[in-house]
Parts: sequence; C-alpha cells; structure tokens
Amino acid sequence: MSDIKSLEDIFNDDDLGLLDDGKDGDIFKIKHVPVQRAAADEVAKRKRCKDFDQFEHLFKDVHRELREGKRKLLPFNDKGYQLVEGNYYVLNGLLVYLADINFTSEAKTVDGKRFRKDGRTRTIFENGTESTMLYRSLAKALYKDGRIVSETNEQENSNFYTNFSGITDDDTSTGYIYILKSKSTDSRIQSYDHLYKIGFATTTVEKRIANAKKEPTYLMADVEVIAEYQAFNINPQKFEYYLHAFFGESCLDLLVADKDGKNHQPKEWFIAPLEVIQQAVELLVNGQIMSYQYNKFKKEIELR
DNA sequence: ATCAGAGCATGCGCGTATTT
DNA sequence: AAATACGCGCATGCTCTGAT
Repeated sequence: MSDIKSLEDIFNDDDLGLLDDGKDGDIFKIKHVPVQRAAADEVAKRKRCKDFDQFEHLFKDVHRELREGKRKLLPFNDKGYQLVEGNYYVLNGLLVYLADINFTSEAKTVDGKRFRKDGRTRTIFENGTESTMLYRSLAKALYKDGRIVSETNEQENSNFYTNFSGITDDDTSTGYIYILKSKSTDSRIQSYDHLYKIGFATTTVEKRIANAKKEPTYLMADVEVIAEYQAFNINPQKFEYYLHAFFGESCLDLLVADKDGKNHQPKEWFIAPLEVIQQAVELLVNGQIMSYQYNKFKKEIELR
C-alpha cells in the first residue's frame, strides 16, 4: 500500500500480522530478550578419570554384550525412570556409565514456579573422561542424541529375584501365586491328564476366580484351587515370561471362545504332573527357575 | 597472538500430555 | 478444569581448538 494516511491504514497494511494481538510472532510478544536468570552454581567439565582402570573392563563387557545381543540399544525416554545409577547409555555415540546420582533438589513448586528434581552425577565416559554434570543436563543430552543400553538377561533375573524373594519390613504383600485345575467339561480340555494353571493375582485368589466361568483366561469354567502362595513385589510380566521359558512347548495351546464368540488364547496353563508344577513355583520363589527347564518327554525337570 | 567456531553444561520458558 | 510432569527448544557463558 502506497498511500498510508491514517492509523487504520497502518493496521490494515500489516501483512505479517505483527500488530495483531495475542498471536505468536507479533511484536508484543517478547522474544530473544534476555531475562534475569540465576548463574550456574557450578559448570561441570569433562576431565580425565583417574580410576578409569576400574571402569574400562565394564565398557568392554558392555560392548561385547551388545555384539552378542545380550544387551540392546533402546530409545531414551525417561518415562519409566530410565536414568538410574549403574545403567549404561550411548550419548552422541559414546558409551556412558552413570556411576552415581546425588539428588540435592526435589521436584517442587514455589508460588507457581516449578522446580525439577536435580543433582550432581558421576558420569563416566568410555573415552576415559568423567563429568559431574547435573542429572537434568544428562537427561537432556540423552533426549537430544542418546540411547539407553538395556540390561542383560542375567541382570534382569537378579533384579527380578531381589524383588521377588527378599521380604523386608518395607515390603507389602502384592499378591498371590496360585495353582489351579479346571473343572471344564470341554472334551478338548478333559483330554489332558495333567493340566494346571499357574497364576498371579493382586487380590485374593477367591476373588480373582469368582468369575472364572465367564473368563477365557480360566477356560470359561469353574476351577479348583490346588495351592496358593503369598508373593511379594511381583512383576507379572517377568513372572509369565519365566514360566513360559521353563515349560516351553508344554504350555497349553488352545483357543477358547468367550461369551461373544471372540477367541482368546489363555496363557499360564501348563501340561505337566502336579509335582512338576509345584516344583516350578518353588523354583520361581527361590530364584532358580532360569537354570532349569521341563522335559515333557521324560516328564521331569532338568538343568538348562 | 588473536579470533572464530565448536562443544559442553546450564537455566528457564513453553506446548503438550498426564494426573488429579 | 486445573495442576503438574515431561520433552523439548533456545539463549547464555564458558573452554578448547584450529585457522589466520
């Protein structure tokens, strides 16, 4: 517009919307202007790690385990609290060991302002350097260009079992492990001599099976409780994983239709003598199950 | 010797997702 | 609906390094 005579003309000529109100990008929105901010109390610097010989072999192990597929590189997201002492990460292509976290500020809010949990870490890099960078700085760097290195199966096992069988004052009962037998009249199910379900319930077993008749998980039939064990801090996914690994092909492979005719494949039903089922549960509880497996031909438990 | 640029660590704001 | 947490994005300020 060439002939601008009034204020109105000016606003009408605002092709870029700079004079609009409230919208992003207008001139009333202050951007690129420094705000008062606290100085960093300390800026961590990467420096040579004096006792790197203590860590060097750990990095070598992790590299080997990665090659062997025992560990995997997974995307980093802190949803599941991935940033934990003792874990390994790949930051900008460099393997990193998080040796220590010392939280000095907790997540809190002070009149509207939010603060995040933070603190100094001890972070060891595979190139022989270390840093005391802040927890949040590490997390942020990992979000930008980082991966988390998964645990080995052995570690998962030991984590699982320290939670599984160690009962301390802090522990609360988190559920029950039970052994069941089906009362189904279905000929497919009756054809199995020794068919049992090993399950886990966060409520009492009676409560859990009250509705068995209507649940495909229980083969749409009432069940008989054979045994019941109190269990602590169980991870149901791992529980199931170990059972299937142990029983292998002796897991029931059967489709069961629910009341709407939709097919389900019940898990956790196993074909084996009751003694074997009971031993399996004992092995679960004492942390030995991953060393054994069930031989369905000999009908006995053998070392892996 | 000086300077520009890259890399690192940090504080903090903001939009969106998740809880409450 | 409101409060909080998360996942960034971006600016700052420092040091180190390589080019001039």
